[in-house]
Amino acid sequence: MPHTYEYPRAALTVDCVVFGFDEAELKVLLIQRGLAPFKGKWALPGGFVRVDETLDEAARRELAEETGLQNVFLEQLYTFGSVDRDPRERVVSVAYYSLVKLAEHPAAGASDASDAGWFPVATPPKLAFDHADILETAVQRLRGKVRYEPIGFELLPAKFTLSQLQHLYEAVLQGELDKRNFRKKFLATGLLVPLKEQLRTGANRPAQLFKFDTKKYQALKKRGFSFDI
Amino acid sequence: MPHTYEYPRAALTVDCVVFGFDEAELKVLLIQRGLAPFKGKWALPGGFVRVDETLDEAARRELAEETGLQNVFLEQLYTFGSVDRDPRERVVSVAYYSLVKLAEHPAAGASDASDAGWFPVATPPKLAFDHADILETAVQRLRGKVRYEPIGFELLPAKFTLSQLQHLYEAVLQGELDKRNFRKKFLATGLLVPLKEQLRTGANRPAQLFKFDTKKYQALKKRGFSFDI
DNA sequence: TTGACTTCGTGTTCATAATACACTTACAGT
DNA sequence: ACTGTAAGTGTATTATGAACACGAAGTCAA
Repeated sequence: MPHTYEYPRAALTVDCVVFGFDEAELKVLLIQRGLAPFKGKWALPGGFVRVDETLDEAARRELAEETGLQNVFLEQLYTFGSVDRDPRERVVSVAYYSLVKLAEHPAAGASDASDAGWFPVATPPKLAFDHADILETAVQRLRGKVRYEPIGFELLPAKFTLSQLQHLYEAVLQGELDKRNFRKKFLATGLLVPLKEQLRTGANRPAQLFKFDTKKYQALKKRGFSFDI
Repeated sequence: MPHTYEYPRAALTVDCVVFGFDEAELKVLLIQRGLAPFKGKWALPGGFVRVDETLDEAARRELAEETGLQNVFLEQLYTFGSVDRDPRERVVSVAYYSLVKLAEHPAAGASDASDAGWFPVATPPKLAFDHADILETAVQRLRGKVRYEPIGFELLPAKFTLSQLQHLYEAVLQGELDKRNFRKKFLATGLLVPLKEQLRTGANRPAQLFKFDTKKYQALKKRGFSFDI
């Protein structure tokens, strides 16, 4: 059933940059395109926005369809509207970025996409369309955001050690951090709850496990809370 | 000449939040709608994106057509995609915000819009569509941005006094700032160039005029420059 | 069981930046 | 020359960020 308009219209899509962290480096979830254009190339998960769904809904739907991910942190990033970013026709894409706990989502492929996989953000494969630009924009946004909002917890398991948290920050911010200062500052926020468990990882002293105090953070945020790592 | 597609498509628009500063408070430029829906209501300048122009180009074009503004600071804000934000049909709008020197643009109305005017950001009139949401989002963005990038200079005349600059920051951040500390910090950045002129404003001591050192700022920004007022 | 190895965990000092705070100066008008 | 108004200026205190080294707890192998 065709649809007709007085003026030509751009197609509208959403694309999602899904970040994960694997204890050592920051990764991004890509899918291999099953259809032309760029068939066989790696790309960000995404697809067309339906007229009866919001942009957020479209992003969540595509994420679920193409990667199986649900109930994840998802936030609008930027809208990309170069005239020639899609070789077929004019396509404007609203990009989102998402943070997921990598351990819980090893790399499930799904229907639309022939395959999916995690790639290092630092050395991604060649990407379809302008997805390299989108990825770069998302990385910059993540770097900015992680400094004043504790979104890093979305990337870690529910129980984590201070070393894991520090390694995450070092991966995102690309630099070494002083262990004592890092722990001091983070513990001072009062957002880390020490658990009665420890994590044994081999021939060394076991590490204290913590969880993130989400409720306390929500309360602090409402009062206008500043955070700076 | 009609255009037909296999699936229904949303219309795509841009809307611009244009900020100005009049020595006392922050203002926003609105136009009175000449056409339904919301005919006669105040709204943000904006309009439909053409298929052969980028989003930035569309924003600049609409700004020029509806307000006469050209060569202004303009940056993408957020994309609004609620299903019912336009009563006619599905319309997705990419919002931009702009900073202009109010003195140079007293309030020129133009073709599409029956009238244009500056309104206090704190007490705007009832706005068409979801433009109140867009305005609110833009104000929050401006507040965030002004703290770590010296974008305030886009709102001031080329020559300004430190008091004017401080009043601008006070208006944006909604709070009083200490005069000595403010001057100390800002002068310490080295981004203010004292001129050989003074500004006489009445029965009091004249104020030193400054200009902003754009080139020095660009250079500092490239090197990764942090700024915090 | 002892020694080697690895990661965890902890305090203090110093330098820098943020804050609080009050009076004099220059001008216009009467 | 007196008054009113906004501009301009310095110091002392406090809080924050940065630098820095070693003992503790565990595993493994000789």
